[in-house]
Amino acid sequence: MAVSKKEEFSVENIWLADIAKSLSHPARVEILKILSSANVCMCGDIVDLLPLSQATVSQHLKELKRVGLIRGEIEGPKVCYCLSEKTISKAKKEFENLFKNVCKC
Amino acid sequence: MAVSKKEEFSVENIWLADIAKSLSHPARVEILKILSSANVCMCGDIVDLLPLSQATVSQHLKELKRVGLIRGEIEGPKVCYCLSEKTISKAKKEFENLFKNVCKC
DNA sequence: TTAATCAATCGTATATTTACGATAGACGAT
DNA sequence: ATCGTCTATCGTAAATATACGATTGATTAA
Repeated sequence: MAVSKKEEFSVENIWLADIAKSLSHPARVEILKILSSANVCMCGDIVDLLPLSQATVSQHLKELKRVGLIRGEIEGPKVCYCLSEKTISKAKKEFENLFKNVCKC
Repeated sequence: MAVSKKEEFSVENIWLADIAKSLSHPARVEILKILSSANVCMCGDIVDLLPLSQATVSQHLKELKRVGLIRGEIEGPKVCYCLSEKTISKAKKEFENLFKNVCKC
């Protein structure tokens, strides 16, 4: 049991659920907010701003990269992370659509 | 190990991550879409529309209720589920805010 | 070359999620 | 009262997620 049935849903719903999953930990929400507002993008700086170990932060960054919400570019010995505009705007649109209507019952 | 550190983040980020978690399964995204678009709200009808057992659907409905995205009202022997306008609109606002800016690097 | 720094990955322990059969409880109809 | 219907919950197995120390690999500086 516990064989996943996620693949039996539509690609749109699978995609949106996957984006939601990548946002389902406060550390990852925080990382997105850091990248969108602060002048911070270096991996090490992000680690310093979170109450988590380097290994754990790296794992969270990997999850955000997996779904394409962020990209990482190597800059010498460091890595600079950026929000990926394309995925962000698609996510924005899809969430807007999800929350568009409220039912009439 | 694996002691959760979620509580060390801000209440706003914890809240948004929790909403995202409740949307992190395609069945739950689908349930929201069913409730917002179709003339369907009875629990049994939702079960019929999903490729999951009654027990599993009930569990997914419980998760959506937990975060307040839906409410369930008993109607005789059945239960009618509705989107909860208040939570939906707060979620909408918070996601909009999260996706507002794209960084400048 | 050697040393230092930075970030990804490995290994691993624990916690949580997902899925469903079985059961229980609530209600309406007979 | 009994039966059938509907939904929540229990119990449980398997899969995933979370967290971190230790290690690896890559790059810069000396």
